[in-house]
Amino acid sequence: MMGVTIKDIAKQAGVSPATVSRVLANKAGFFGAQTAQKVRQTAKELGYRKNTAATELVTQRSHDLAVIVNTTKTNFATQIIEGIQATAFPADLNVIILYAGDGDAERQRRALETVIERSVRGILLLSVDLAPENLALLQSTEIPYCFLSISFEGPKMPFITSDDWQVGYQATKYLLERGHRRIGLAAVDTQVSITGQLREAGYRQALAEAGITPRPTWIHPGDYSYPAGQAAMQAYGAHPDVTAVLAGSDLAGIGVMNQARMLGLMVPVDLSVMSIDGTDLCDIVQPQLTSLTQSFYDMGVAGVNRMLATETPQQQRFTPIQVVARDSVVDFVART
Amino acid sequence: MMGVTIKDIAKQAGVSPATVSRVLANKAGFFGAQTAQKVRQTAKELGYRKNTAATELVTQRSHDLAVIVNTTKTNFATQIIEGIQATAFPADLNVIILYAGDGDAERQRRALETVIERSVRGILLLSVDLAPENLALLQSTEIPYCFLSISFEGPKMPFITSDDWQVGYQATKYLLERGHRRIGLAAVDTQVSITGQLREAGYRQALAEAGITPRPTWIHPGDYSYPAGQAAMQAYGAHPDVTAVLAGSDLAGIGVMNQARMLGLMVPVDLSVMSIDGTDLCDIVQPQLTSLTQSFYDMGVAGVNRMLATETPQQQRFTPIQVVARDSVVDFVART
DNA sequence: ATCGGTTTTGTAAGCGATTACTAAATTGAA
DNA sequence: TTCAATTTAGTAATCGCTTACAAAACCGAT
Repeated sequence: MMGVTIKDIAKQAGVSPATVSRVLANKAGFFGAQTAQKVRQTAKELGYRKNTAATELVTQRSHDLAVIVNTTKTNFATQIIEGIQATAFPADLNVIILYAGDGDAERQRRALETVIERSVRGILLLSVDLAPENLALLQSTEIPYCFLSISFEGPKMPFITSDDWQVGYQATKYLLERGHRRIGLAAVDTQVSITGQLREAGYRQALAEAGITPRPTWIHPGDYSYPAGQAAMQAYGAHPDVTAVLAGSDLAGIGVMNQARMLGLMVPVDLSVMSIDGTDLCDIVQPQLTSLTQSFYDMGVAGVNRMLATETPQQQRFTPIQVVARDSVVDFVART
Repeated sequence: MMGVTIKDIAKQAGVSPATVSRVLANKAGFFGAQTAQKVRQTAKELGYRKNTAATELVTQRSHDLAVIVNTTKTNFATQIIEGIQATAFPADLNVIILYAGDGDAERQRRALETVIERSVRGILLLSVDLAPENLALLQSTEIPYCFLSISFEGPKMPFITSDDWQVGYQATKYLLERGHRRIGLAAVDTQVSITGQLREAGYRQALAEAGITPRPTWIHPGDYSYPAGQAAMQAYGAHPDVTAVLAGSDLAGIGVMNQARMLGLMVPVDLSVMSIDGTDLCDIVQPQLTSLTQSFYDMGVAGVNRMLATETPQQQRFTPIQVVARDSVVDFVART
């Protein structure tokens, strides 16, 4: 049952356990060349496997970086994770990913406790909206953490995300520049999440600067999902009061487009659709979705770098956004 | 820096560390009610956090189930993971997910070593094609493991997946039943992977039973990706020799459809397209993709159950497949 | 030969929990 | 009241590794 320990290697190689430990941990300058050779040799022969639990117990430090993702449904998470992987790997950090059920506080707690009790090196939370008690739990530890792709009011929470006000503002601005004046906002959570509120505020500001006051029917809040996009479009109806719709996510944008088709509307001829996110999905749907693209990969990179940094840099940081024009938005032309 | 230990609690509560351990680990029947009360109380007051490393060191057992995924790109992985989560959670197993770069043996090794050195309870590998040395590494441990959504020749490797021969056979059969006789096979890896070879064999058998011998141009191998689907369709050309195409994955199927559109072909009027997998993607594209749908969620469930089982059940198991008709396949009607 | 300095190695004390073993306290029956 | 059985609690060893400290071993220079 039990495996090979450094003592076994020590005995076999005729050295002390301390020496074995030093060689295997590569504490350069603390052992001779031929000793190292012999130790490594016997370690391999014996099929030695380090016991991480023992190491972490004594060093009080792990080489693991934990990533907690809210749900498997967020498709941009993979891009962030790729950025995380690419940055963590060379830094000799192992990335472990845990899913916390969407709004499930119990699962959040389990995921958090799992990584906290392991004393991971850092915790990155991908658009996780933590329940208050779980936030307290997270903050009660010494473990550095950073939220990704989600923002908070006030200066105390560390996060890296897009400037959501700018997201709403720039996207709306783009649609205005294309001649649209009656612009819808769909499947954005304007009720509870700060993200959604900021996006709506940016949207309203852009409209205001163009001298436009959005009618209540233009805004159909939702949870960024595909059904939310469908529902919003269903509400706009077959003769929408808007000529363009800004959707809260790519999936929501696709929901809007498909529902529009169901209603007999051609995108982009009868209705322009723009989505927020800019994931691969935009390229594979027809027509290809024009998007306000976020820098998800960069978020992952920046998140890991923050965990790596010894002194804490600025608490909050924004990653770039840009409009990527594809085929779902066209210049508005008045119908006769 | 350092945290609260059971000794601190013991001192504070006026009991021995052993008692604290028993209470906190809920070793029922080994402590009095009021003692338990007091211990739990002080543990909470002191903000105690269990040290998993210490526990695992002495118990030689972890509560973690490791899932190793080949790449972030496989979109069906999320379904499997959901099945895993749903089954592991009630069984008091924590699921940790690690990505191993697609074909990158080095990253595979890192991921494997990470979980092996932690003595996780079990390892589930999602369509990971392990390099030989890494397979040896995996097998050199006592840790139970099981491959998901990938198969192997011979009876020695434990896996749970769809019967890939049936996948090819059933899908092709379905297209034959819809009147098609010239059927393409696209973006399936018929070169190196056993999965692809089985699918092709099933495809050929179904055709053979209908008295058809596929022409070489009908089969365009690929890596199941979107570009592979595009490339295959590009090769079929604007006047394809086939009336229906079976694509290796949903993304590949979408690639086929989009490329067909580029070539001026209408799906499904000019060409029927069927994909293998049946993920959410099928429902959000236009036209909705008819698919040979796999039971990914069930694979996850079955995988966890196998890790949970004490006595090893059958090594290899197939999960159900079914044809889900949507809009991308229509009955073949000869053109005039 | 002696000495300070550098490498290299060994000894032993933990890290924080679990648990076998022992012992005290409590209980109930005779 | 006494004794055996049962609960409840304590003592101390242990898991496998790291590392402070001490001690050889080796070096050239005096």
